[in-house]
Amino acid sequence: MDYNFQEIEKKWQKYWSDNKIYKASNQSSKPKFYILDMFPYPSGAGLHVGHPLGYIASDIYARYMMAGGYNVLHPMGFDAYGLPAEQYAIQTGTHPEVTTLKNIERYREQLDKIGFAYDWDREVRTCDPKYYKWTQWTFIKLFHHYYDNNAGKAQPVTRLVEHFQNSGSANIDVRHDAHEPFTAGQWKAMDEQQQQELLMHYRLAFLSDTMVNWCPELGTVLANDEVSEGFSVRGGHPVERKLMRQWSLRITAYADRLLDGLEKVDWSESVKKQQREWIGRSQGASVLFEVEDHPEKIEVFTTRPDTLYGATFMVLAPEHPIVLNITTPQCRGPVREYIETTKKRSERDRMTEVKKITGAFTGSYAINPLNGERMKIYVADYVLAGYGTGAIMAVPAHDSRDFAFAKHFLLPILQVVKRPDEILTDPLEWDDSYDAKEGTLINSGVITGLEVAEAISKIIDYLEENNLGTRRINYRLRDAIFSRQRYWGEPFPVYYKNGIPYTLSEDELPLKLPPVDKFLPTESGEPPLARAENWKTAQGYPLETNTMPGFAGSSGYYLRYMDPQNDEEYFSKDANAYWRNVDIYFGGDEHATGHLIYSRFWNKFLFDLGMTVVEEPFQKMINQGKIQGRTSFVYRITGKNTYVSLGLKEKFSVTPLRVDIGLVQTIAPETYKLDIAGFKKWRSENADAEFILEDGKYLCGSEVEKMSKSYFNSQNPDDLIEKYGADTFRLYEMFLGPLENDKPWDVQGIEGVFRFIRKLWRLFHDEKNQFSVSDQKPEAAELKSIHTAIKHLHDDIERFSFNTGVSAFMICVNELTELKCNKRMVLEDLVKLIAPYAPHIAEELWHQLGHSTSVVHEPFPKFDAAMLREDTFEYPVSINGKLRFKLRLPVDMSKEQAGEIALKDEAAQKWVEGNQVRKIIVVPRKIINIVVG
RNA sequence: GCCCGGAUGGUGGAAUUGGUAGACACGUUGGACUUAAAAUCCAAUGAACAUUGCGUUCGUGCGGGUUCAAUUCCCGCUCCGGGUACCA
Repeated sequence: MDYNFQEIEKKWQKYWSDNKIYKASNQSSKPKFYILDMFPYPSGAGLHVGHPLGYIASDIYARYMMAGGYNVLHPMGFDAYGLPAEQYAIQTGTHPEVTTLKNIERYREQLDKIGFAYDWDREVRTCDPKYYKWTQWTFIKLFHHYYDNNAGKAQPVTRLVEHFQNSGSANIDVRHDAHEPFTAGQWKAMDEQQQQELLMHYRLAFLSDTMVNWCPELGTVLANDEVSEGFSVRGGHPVERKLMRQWSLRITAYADRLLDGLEKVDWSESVKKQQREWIGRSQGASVLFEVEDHPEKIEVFTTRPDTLYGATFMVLAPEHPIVLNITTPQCRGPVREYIETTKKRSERDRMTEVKKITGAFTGSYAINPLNGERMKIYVADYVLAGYGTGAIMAVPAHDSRDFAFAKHFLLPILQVVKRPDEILTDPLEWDDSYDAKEGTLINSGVITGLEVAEAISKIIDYLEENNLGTRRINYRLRDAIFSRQRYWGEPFPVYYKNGIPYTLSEDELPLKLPPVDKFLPTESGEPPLARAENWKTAQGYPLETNTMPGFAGSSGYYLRYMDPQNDEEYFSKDANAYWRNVDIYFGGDEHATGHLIYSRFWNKFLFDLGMTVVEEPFQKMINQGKIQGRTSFVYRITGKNTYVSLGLKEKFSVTPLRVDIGLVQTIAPETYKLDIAGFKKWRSENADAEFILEDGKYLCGSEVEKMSKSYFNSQNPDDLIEKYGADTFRLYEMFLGPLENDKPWDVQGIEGVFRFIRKLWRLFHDEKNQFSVSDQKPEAAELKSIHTAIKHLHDDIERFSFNTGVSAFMICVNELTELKCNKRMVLEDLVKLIAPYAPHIAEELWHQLGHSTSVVHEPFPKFDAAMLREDTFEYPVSINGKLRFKLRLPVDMSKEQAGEIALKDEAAQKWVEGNQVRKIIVVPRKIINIVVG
């Protein structure tokens, strides 16, 4: 074999590793550049071809920046806590650590084979006590801080205690859960437990009874972003709502800063938008309504206080605490029944039955504070307990849901906003409500005649002046539930004394995950850690048995890379001052509402502590697309062990079954043939299967789905690297198409890239595979070719267009081959150019060229525009915008002259004849267009 | 429902600022080399019409528009993918 990639790649991988070529130093005179990949969860299936897509892109960029003279930090690690290893442990008894370490080892091997420029000395693993010590440490800090709205940052709880001692709960603007106000005297009179309970309403990491997403199948609570449409994102198990005492992080305190920070980062609009919507800030007013014959008042949140005069009834969420208090005896039966049925309805049912209008009248009336009108109070589950106050004022004329509800229950509808040219009609006759925020107020007392925007601000002033309500901002974002009833996660550095949680002291960290006999909850339903022997402090106080969620460890890993071996600190001030934040983060946009929000919160908190110097952790982000798998299907005739080929399946009643794509061969585009012998061997029950063929073949159906081991459609890179080498594999992944696009994986085409790389090799070698370059001065054509490539590659990398980069190489190598170019001056530039994409072959050729140092540190070739200068340009000449012929003209020719020559051309005359020439447009170096008619 | 992407040959895709649509590959077909195969190389390859050649017409999801010129800008639609979902 001429180009022996196996030998070459092994050789240079060893060289890089032995010589620590990719080591990043925390001291350097060079400018820093921090480039980060989202670290993987090492699953049992190993790396599949989707993982390296972003890694290869970031690796190319990292190498390009190294060549550009930057001190590049390009680390990798493992997000090692996760459900799959624990589920496996439950099934087999294998400790999740054993599984995880094995998987990490396999991932590492696979990553190494691709030739990444990682500084492995900085590797972090979230399950390593040296690492999770700092996850626990941050939790302790969160516990001992509260959020001061005035200072706009987190402050130590000790400050808060001081304030309580001096002034009680008054005169302080801090983020907290609702509680009864108290005076300094009352505070001092409280016992330890009462004080601690109050402080819990302020801490940034706090314990509370909250409605959580409980997943019985996984035996744990999940965060909102871990649930999708009523099912767990991992595993797809049903999730229910449950009231539980859980740790949460008060991320809502940072809602505004999380929103504002988005203005400062260079991320895709779609991810920013997803985060904005997830945070869901809305401005409006909170309004207090009296209840007839009851002492209670009901607070509602509305973004449309201008429509207050049009509020004709009120709706409470079934979970609203006041519901049963105000329900009259006559209505108690139906209301109770309604609450019961809504409780039984699963999240799933609620979602699918959105259009169904249900509710029950409580028998009580609220009083509209502006006009004194009586408003029926209903209970209905279209009002959510978790948003706003769990109660709404219903304005059926201007809210479509209220409108539908009013129609259904025959409630009054009163119009209060009029469109500009609207002729007023009876709202009871309307088909839809008028929801838009445009128009003039009518029937609205003090705000009648005003435009909506004006009316909103005026009515809030009015409400505030009369103590009827206040201006208010509301968020959709919930505090992040931080407890998991699982084994495989970070233990909380928390113990309980008389039921009150206290944190361990910092010198007791890390609190290591204890051994347990089984990875299951206890018989009494406590989390697995309750099984651990001696799970208590030295003083005998019981330790917390919950563990932290998956996002705990990943929220600050990028900081630890800056100073990964530090045993004294999370990371040193110096290290952080040097690396600051991540300059470019490569990863999937599916983390928009999870990891990417949590990390930003985590970083902002550490910023408040003065530990990080930049508030936003990830300056720029590139979201690579997902690589989807092509799943193959076979069709089994129902009830028989007979499989029918794709084209004939309509004639039978069949069940489609996924089949391993390793058993399927692409014989033509979109045509897939089953390897019947292999299929019979694949699973024992297939051994005596029968087949109904078409044209002597069994054809499979196919569908594009996410790549997953359970769909039998995942492709791992190992086989391809074995067959073609890592450089070809890297180039091919990039050649597939634009990085950000989702795309189905297809190996058709890798041959072309492999051919290219061998062609590159042959530029440097003769027919006998002898290295052969000439020191002669290159020809103009050769220089033009290489400089075209230099310019292209530079521009392509700058705009993260790696697929066009690969074709630029192909064009250049094709041209140089054509020119039979083996000039050192040209080829050296070519090697440096391709080194980020195909580092192994580049390093080999570089050394063959006689160099003894790595090509990695060679500067990227400089583009010289003079090399591309041409004296003439072949103008496309069009007549009336249609290309008719081409004409080579000197580039410095005047427009007039060029136009004239083009017009006189024989080919032009054919079209011009008998017509009048109206106009000649000449765009230098672009086009000539002759307009006739 | 709402929001965001996208739609270009048989396939993946290119066209960076409105200026030669289909670069670069794959696949297919034909040919060279070879005992043969692999590998390699050469040629053709958007469609239709015309083929004796020069060619001609159409063509970037659909329908309009702006312009000397539109894959690119504007208006209206269709389909596909993704996100989100009673958020008051």
